[in-house]
Amino acid sequence: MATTMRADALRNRQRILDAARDAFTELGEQAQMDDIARRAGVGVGTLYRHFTTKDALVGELLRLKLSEFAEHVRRKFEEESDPWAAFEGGLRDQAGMMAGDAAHQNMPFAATPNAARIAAPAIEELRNAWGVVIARAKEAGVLRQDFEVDDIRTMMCGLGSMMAADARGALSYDWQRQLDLFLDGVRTSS
Amino acid sequence: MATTMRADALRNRQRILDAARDAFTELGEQAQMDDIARRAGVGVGTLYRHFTTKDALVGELLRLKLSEFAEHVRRKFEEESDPWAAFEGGLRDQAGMMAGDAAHQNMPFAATPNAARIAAPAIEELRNAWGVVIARAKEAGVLRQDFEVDDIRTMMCGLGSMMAADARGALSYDWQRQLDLFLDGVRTSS
Amino acid sequence: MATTMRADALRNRQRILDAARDAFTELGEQAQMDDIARRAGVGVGTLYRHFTTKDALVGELLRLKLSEFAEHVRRKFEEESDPWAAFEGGLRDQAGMMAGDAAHQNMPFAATPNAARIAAPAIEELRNAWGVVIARAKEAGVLRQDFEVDDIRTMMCGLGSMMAADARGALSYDWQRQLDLFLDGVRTSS
Amino acid sequence: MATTMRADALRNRQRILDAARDAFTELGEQAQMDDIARRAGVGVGTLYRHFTTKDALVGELLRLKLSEFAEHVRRKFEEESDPWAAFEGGLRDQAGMMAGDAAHQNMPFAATPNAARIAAPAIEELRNAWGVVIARAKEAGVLRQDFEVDDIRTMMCGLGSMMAADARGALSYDWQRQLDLFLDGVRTSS
DNA sequence: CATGAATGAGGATTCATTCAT
DNA sequence: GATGAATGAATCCTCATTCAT
Repeated sequence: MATTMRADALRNRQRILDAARDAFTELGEQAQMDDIARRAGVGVGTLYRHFTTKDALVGELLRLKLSEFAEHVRRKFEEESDPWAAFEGGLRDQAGMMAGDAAHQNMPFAATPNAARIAAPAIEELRNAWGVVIARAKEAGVLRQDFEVDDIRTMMCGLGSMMAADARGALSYDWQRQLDLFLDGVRTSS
Repeated sequence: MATTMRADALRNRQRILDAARDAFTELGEQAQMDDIARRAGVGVGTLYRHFTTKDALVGELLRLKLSEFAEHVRRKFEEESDPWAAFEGGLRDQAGMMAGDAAHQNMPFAATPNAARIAAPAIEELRNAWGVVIARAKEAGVLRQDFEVDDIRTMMCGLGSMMAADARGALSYDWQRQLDLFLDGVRTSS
Repeated sequence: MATTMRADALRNRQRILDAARDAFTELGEQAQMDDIARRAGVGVGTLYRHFTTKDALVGELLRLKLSEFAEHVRRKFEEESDPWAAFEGGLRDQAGMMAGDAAHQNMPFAATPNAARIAAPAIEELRNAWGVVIARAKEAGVLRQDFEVDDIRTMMCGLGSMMAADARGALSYDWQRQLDLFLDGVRTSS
Repeated sequence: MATTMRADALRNRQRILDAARDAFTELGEQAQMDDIARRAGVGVGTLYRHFTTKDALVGELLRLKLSEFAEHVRRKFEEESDPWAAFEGGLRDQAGMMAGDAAHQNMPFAATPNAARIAAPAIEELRNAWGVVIARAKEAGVLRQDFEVDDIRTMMCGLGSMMAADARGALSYDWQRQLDLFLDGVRTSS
């Protein structure tokens, strides 16, 4: 019964998140709260009931996406027994997912301190997931011994901006090739 | 008389550009036109006489910076006879210069089409300068044969976003290390 | 069955009134309907079932408080045989009660016409109660012959505003002293 | 020349202050910035150029009015040699001025801490002006020896609320009579 | 009847740009 | 030409009230 109510609210929440993703993709970080509400088919008030702040909305969007990333990385680790394949595949998959989500590409910029705080747990979750993959790859001797989890985070920051800039159309940036070079730079010939 | 005026105007123009660089560096992209005018010691009206739009000002700033980059690369090519040293050094120098210029860091994705148009000639100039350095490095066999000028442009886009994100303070990004990895990825053991 | 419901409804009504009093006391006039509902442990809908408007709620609060005041005055008249003591004591008691009730302090000028209408009967009740006290004091020759019931109402308006302003904290207002001066101004040396 | 510009800006500033006074008088503290700007015949931006905040505008309004009050009190002191007449007359004049300025009547309520800070110097100025009048009246033995400057401020707070409430029309309050009673309470039969 | 999610008209404030002096 | 005052569309957020469940 309470579940029914919840269902409605949940549907709206989902709609808002979807709309926000779309809006940020199309309009960049200047997407307005009113826009998002309109796209979601709800009033601004509803939007603010679910997310107290624009910050909070952005933060939640990040949190969800990063958590999704972590889940993928963990699965990759389990399903792919080859250490390097898991590492490379995970990275390529994650980049591929980012490529389809402009909202997330701008994360490091759109994210205010507050949004960052909200997304923080998911960032940790993702770091942990990668930590396992990286450890195995190092042990197998296929990854630089000095490689660190944050190298991935940093690379992703760069890839995201390339994707975003590319999408803007003014100039074209080949992020896929950049990723190839990165992989070449960190792989160790066993 | 006209000469006197022009001299005056030129001095103002220079002041404005300097002020704008400072303002963008300190305040990021939210530096306001009023801020810039105040720092330059002129009225906003004067600022708008020189640059019809904020866009135009940003574009000009980029153009100048990129041209400066090109000049550095050309000099490096001449002064540094070691092919790899010229390549690596040029890249590190350029990144270092970017690190101190917030306006430029955001260029590839913050810049509007209009600003990009203004900066376009300098982009070409820079590409050409790098073309020479790259060609020599390839000939010397110290750089991957498939390396292209645009690989630099793309990497710079990424580095810039790392610097900008790092400056925001929410999360820290180690762009220097990222550059190291990149260099390892493209160098060829002669 | 209907009785059970009514009992329930009555209990809710009471809870709401109590909660509203608390909320207005703590938060001043900016207490929100949601605040009140939460404190009362009911949904906003329920709140609106009992009081069609925020106005109406405020009005009812005033009505109750004024009625309470009237009751006190009547009791004072009966219990305190000294004419001046009843007058002075009644006034001081009433002021003391107001001091603890922010909602009531703002009544005379914050209250909308609608709230005033609702509270009107209690205002009359209070006027009547004071009428008796005043008449006896005049007869005893301890109160100015030209004193009128409305002088109390007016003074209370002033005292309320002093209390409210004092609570705001920007400046401090000593309403107790003001009341002393008032009493000195209306007392007659028998 | 610069004076000419100034003249224009000053005229706007004055218009804004006048409009604000009117707006606050008609609509109470909820008068909106847009309203005020429209009444003044300027854009909101202009309004904000002159007063950084609604607070600041209210504060300035208070400061001006209080300063005007102080000037009157000082003049009264000089022109009226009779100690009691200067005291009583000053009080009645000041109340009369308040009666014509609803914006000021609500001062203690509309004034946020910030506005209070802005008006603070004028409050002091007014206190000083009254201090002189009061001292002379006490010396002359026509005013209670324990009378204090703040007694006036407090009384004025009350009077203002009476005027405001009266103007609202819901109930009528006779502030003039209240002032009479106050004067009777503080006068000493020499 | 109760609930609390949804609504949306405001309301204060910002800032690129224009224009009178 | 220079100045900086004026402009006002745009933007985030609030809160009394309504309505689906």
